[in-house]
Amino acid sequence: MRLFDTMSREVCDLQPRDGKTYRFYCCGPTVYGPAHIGNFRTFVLQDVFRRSLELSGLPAFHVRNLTDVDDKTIRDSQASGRSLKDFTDHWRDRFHTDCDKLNLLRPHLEPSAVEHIPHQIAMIRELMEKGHAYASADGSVYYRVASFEGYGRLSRLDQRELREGASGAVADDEYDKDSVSDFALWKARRDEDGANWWDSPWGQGRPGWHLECSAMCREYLGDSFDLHSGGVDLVFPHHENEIAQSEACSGHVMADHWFHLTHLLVDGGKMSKSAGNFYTLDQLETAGFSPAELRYVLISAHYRQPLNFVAKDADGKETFPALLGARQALQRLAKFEAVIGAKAGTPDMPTYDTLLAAKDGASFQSAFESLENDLNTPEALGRVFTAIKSIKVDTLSPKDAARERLGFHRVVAALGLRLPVTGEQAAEAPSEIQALAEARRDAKAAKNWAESDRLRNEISALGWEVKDTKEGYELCPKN
RNA sequence: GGCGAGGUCGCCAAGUGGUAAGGCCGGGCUCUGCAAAAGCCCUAUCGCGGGUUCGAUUCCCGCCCUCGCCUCCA
Repeated sequence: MRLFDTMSREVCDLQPRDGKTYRFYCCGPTVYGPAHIGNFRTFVLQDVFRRSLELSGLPAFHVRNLTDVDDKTIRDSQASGRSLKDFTDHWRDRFHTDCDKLNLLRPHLEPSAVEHIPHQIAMIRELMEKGHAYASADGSVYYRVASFEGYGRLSRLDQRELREGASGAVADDEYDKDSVSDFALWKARRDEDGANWWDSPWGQGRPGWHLECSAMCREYLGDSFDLHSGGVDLVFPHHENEIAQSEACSGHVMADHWFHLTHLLVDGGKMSKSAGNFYTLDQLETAGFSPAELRYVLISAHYRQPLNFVAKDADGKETFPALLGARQALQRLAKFEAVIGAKAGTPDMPTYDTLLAAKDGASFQSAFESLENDLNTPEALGRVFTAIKSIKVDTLSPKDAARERLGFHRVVAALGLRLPVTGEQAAEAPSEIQALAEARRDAKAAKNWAESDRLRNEISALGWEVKDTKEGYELCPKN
């Protein structure tokens, strides 16, 4: 498996430090509201990454944190009149529900920031002892950026001039720092924090955001691990600060590889509530789309490429052409499965564990290799369709069909696509609809075309579509 | 202003120093009572201007445009 590394700016081979298991950390969500589809682009691609690793034969150990104590969770929990725990538990559960729908494998560990405050305090103490941090008069503690020689390597800070306040967000909660670059490790208690404060050697307060990841990485992955991942926006300052904290403490390289995901664009621009282009999984489901369709759209572009999620058509109407296209593409995949499955004569879908043991990609080997080569999901999809087109199922022996089918499922599993059910597998139509369909078949057999067309219209009016097939007919709910 | 990413068919999106995968949409054909389904087929010279080269969309230079980040946003 090869992947682009933000630190070296090169595509590198991935080698586990311990020679056995690839151990990596992903910055998880801040649980103060529903995650949006941009967040899920990141999590879905990280999931494809993990699946590709595992299916290529390298076991993974995946840690992804939950940020459940920070300015926003504290502010919004107070506003809703709930305790921080009640509030973040609720949004954590919602996140899990969305992840399950999107077919994301659960991380092996999902540590919560608020449950690791002692670890964070210990780390602050160590940073102070080593001269990398200082307490201010009000009881906050800051990291002295000037004390860490390597600061800025990841984001190439040495080559840039930071324009103060260029992001438009002037921090209102920074107290007295020695330098504008210094960042908070511990924030002194404020009145508006309510009950959300913890004791520390520097007084009551709460931990800074950057520190939680450093502390949890250290706890669960040690001083050095294989890979660290997050959205591009985290390169600076979040990951830069994590490196400064962790490496100043341990004296070792924090992560061998940095994996960053480019942002999703919606209708050509950044998603924002004010622009009305802010979408959650829930909203898309309400609009009639499946999580699998969203997932397909999210993997349809390379992870280092901006992906434009088209929601509105040329007239500005919210028709989600991208999701509609994904629906068709998934249908084609599902139909291939139905045909090859029938030929192979094994009705059961291969399980993920079965696929982990499968090494033979058959006609789909090159598609899988696209994933191993810097996680090229769009190329993989292209090759899957090319392979499907080239395979003449009719000419295959059941044994060869089974082999091709396994190769197909191996790639589909790496992409994490849940195929829609087709034909006979679809939900049974109500008996009255079936009766109408039977009647239509009889009318057709009698060449009573007027009656058969009338029955088709009647079925259609009831929300079902009848399609003739070689064997007879098929009923599908109309979308 | 700095740093980074990007401009490829109507839309989405790969890729390559030798004349451009795939998906959606559209069109044609076969099949079909009609339709659907299925199958087959068709549609781009790669932002603009230079340069290097036998040859560039692919390398170099300049320009235009888009997007992201620039201290707590995936």
